[in-house]
Amino acid sequence: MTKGGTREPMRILMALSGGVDSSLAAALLQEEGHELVGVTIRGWSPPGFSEQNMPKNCCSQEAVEAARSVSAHLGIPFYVLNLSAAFFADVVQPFVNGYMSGRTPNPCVLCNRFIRFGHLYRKARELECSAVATGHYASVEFDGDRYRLFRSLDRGKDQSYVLYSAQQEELAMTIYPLGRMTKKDVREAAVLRGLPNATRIESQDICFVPDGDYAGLIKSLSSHQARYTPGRIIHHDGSLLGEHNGLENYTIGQRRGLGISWKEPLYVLGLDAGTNTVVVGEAGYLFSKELTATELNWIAFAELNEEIQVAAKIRYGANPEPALLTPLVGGNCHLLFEKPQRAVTPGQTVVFYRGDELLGGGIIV
RNA sequence: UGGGGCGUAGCCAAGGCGGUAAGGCACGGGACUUUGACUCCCGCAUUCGUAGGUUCGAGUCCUGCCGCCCCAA
Repeated sequence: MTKGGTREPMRILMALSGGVDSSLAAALLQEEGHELVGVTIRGWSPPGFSEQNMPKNCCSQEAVEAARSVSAHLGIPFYVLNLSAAFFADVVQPFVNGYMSGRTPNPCVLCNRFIRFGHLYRKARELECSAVATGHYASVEFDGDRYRLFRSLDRGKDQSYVLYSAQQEELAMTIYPLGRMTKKDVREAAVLRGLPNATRIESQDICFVPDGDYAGLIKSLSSHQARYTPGRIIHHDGSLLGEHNGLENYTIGQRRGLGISWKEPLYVLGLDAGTNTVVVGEAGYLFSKELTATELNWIAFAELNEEIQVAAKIRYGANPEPALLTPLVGGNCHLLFEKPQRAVTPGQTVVFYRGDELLGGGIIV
């Protein structure tokens, strides 16, 4: 994608979720004169739930129908890509394993990395599309050497965080039509065009957890030994405070669900899978200034080989905070923040920005 | 069974002079959110161990009983 968005007409695989964003993205690209192929990914539904009764608005039958109706509205071909097996193997399974190990994975990041960038892009090539477009709020620019990723203009909706795993080959064929629009713009533009789902509801929780009970799903999917494993809840000073019903119910920084009444609220400070222990403490103990990241991917450059100053984002909803990023031998890197950060959580994704550019990112150790 | 203290929601805990039950934690619900969280908002004792009494009115005063705790034995 070059600046300004003027592109030669081409054949584009348009990823449709059924929501307003991707629908409008499709409409905009069509207006630019491109040939679109609408595709909706069918993910994975837990036992007992089919696409028909998945209540969430992503991956549900209703979402597929919404995507289909948008395609019909635009007069473009529409396909459902069933990636159920891959989704289970690449997203659900690692998600479950992560929790059972005391980490807190971000399934949306995994989905983008393996399902979207992986399988969807492969499908695009099969369908002889020269580009893939989605409704993500982010933008890609080519500087003559590398494809670079930027935050969206609408800071509040920016989704560059979940895209950090993109490879150059993938970015080279990526189009994000909404990168310079605000959510408000999108809604208005969708209404203006009479898109069938212009007012469709926003957001959801984890798409493959139909009832919001992610811990219940983990229990049902994990091995026998791992199920229903109560353990101790201890205060950071070592005293025993209570019992938990399994590590999968907790994450760093979590307050609710501990069932311990104390002088002040207690938060989860740490999860020790080895001893099956939850460590809790007062809010002040949640802050730390450094972390190590692994599974790094760089977008702005091929390799990090010097210390650089960045703004690092610890979790999806966090603000990027100033930090010094240092490469470590072995390929990991170390982050030293200027100010202590609340609840640095192993398993979560950390992403590095310089201004509006996403340099790269990794997983917190 | 000599002396002293206490008993308010699941937990902790305010409630001098009697005037019609603070607050915190926990819990439940909602909002927010393409992750888990955090945060925010709302809710949460017709009732103060129990039985009587005084009073227009008692968690607050008086008496009995029950249950805890401490000191002295």
